Parts: sequence; structure tokens; C-alpha cells
Amino acid sequence: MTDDWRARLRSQGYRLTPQRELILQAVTTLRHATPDEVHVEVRRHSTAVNLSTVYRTLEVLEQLGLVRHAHLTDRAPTYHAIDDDHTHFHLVCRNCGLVTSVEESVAADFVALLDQHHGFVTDVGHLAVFGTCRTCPETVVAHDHGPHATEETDD
Amino acid sequence: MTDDWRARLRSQGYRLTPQRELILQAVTTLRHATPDEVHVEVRRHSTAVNLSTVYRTLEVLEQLGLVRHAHLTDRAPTYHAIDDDHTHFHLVCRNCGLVTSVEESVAADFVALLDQHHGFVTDVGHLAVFGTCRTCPETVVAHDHGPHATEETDD
DNA sequence: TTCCATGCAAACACTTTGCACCGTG
DNA sequence: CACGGTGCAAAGTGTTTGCATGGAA
Repeated sequence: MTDDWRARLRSQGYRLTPQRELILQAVTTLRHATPDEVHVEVRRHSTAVNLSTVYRTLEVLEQLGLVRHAHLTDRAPTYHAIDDDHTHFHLVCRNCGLVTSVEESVAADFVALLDQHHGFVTDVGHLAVFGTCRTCPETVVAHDHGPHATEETDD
Repeated sequence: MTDDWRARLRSQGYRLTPQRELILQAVTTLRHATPDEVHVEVRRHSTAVNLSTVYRTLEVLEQLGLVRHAHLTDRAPTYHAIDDDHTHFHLVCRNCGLVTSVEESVAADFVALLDQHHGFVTDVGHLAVFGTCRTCPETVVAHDHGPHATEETDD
């Protein structure tokens, strides 16, 4: 969240452009957003940036470890900025669409188990757990299509 | 795996068609397959079934609880037949593409934790955990695109 | 005979790519 | 002033839909 992402860009031979700055800013502001939502957010603050640039930039930022994506719906991937010392994973309610961020440590035992029994090294930051809030009325959405809310109960 | 899926279809007012039979058979045979892979498998045993029929049928079968899907790649959903008393979830290696099915009980403690701390009821059957096999060479695939193997270490 | 299911083709949503121009370093 | 980045438009994927025909019940 400091300024060192500029250094990180350059050190990898990437250039620092206004578009990249705007897009990283948008991802940070939105917390969890699809490429399209990022695109919309960027437009709110500046003249148009092309959607393909959003896609290309998100890819670059992800390579640099500045953002990550997870699949929170059956459709689009969702990007979020990375807080280096606060990896989290997501709970996604298929009734109300609520996305909850949960701190990595909650999955620690589970991850250890998968490692011991299956020799599998889990990428917690990419984990998305689907289900329903216990307090969520059973009947809001029949299928698991469009989420209707995207609030947060974050970190 | 008995024949009661025929009854289940009818009891819900659905009709029993050769296409539905072929598609359910294909999903069962393939273990984990995308709609497209199902389509190919069906063609091997019969004259063409339209791809859109595959999509519509998978949706019906899922509603009936005969198949499920999970997102095992960044692209297509993967369908598998349901074994009523053997819910499983998946580990997906992003290096070699190996998909491992793991019995529900392995996630039991984790699921309980999410319920207690977050009031969240996990849908274990939909769970896909991404990461890497510990024995997997780090460098097989750079990005998390196409899986190259789809073997199983099943139930 | 009645509707549900299917095939076909067109429409869709999302993402990627080729190319000429632009602007950072 | 060179080369990576961007905008634009077109092409790709994967999935859904409308409509006429076909077949299960």
C-alpha cells in the first residue's frame, strides 16, 4: 500500500503509466471487482481507459504480485489488491451473494491436513468457499447465478 | 448408480430421453468433464447430440441432484456424477493439472470452524482447492491455464 | 394428442489478439 | 528515440436462447 509498487514495476522492466496507476487504484478501492467493474470505476476518475487495457494491466499486476484473482461467481473472476501480510480467502453465499473475507489463519489446520495426507500445497489466497449464510433466507435465489449483493465483512 | 434416476426424472415431471441417458452415462464414465468433453464422449457412443442439449441436460441433471459441477480451471466448469453417500471435493494442481478427489470428512473440521466463527454453511461438494502437488516440479506450467493431466486419486 | 425436449442457428458475455500510434524512460 | 503500452476493432471461446420440429407419455 506504500509506493513501492512503482519500484516493483520498473525493476521488472515494466513502465509506469497513468492507466496502470488508475487500475491499481480502482482495484484497491473496490476491494473485490471483476475486470468490467474495474473498468467502470476507472472511468469515474478519468477519461476512458480501454477494456483490453484493463485486462492486460490486471494480468501484469497479478504477475507482479500486486493483485490476485479468485472465482467468486460462476462467471467472471474477481480481483483484489494484495495486502502483503494479510492473505485472505473468500466465503461466497449463493443465496444473497455476500462475499466475506476470512483471514488465512482460519484455514491453517485444513491446509496442514491437505499437505500431510495428500502432499498438496494449498494456495489459500485463491480459495473460494461456496455455501450459504446460516442467517440467509433459503429462498432468495434459486440457482447459483447472479449474486445480488457484494457487501463485505472484511478482515 | 442404480436405476432410480429414471424415477427421479419422472417424479419431477421430466421426460426420459435417450439424450439424457447418454449424457448421464458420459458424465459417469468421464468422472470429471467439461460440457464439451461430455459432448465428445457422447458422440463416441451414438449419433450426434447437440451441444446445447448437453448444456440443458447438465442443468437438469444438476437440479435433480444427479450431477454436480465445480470450477477446476479458470475456464470451464467440470461436471461429475454424484455418489449419494460419497461427497467429495477437489484439489487442483496448477503445475501439472492433476485433480485429486478428497473425501468430505477431511474438510469436516474446517467446515465446522467456518460455521462457528462466520455462520457460514459450506457446500463441500462444490469446493475446489487450488495449489500445487508437493512433488510437482515448480516449472511445468508458468500460468494457471490449461491443465495437462486429469488423472485421479479418487475416493 | 399434448407438451416437453431437441436441433439448429443466431445472439450473448467475456476475453484475447493484431496492428498502428503514442509516450515513458 | 527506441521499445513497451495503449486504443481500437475484429476474432475467439464458452454458453444461452428463440423457434420449428420431433417424440415421450
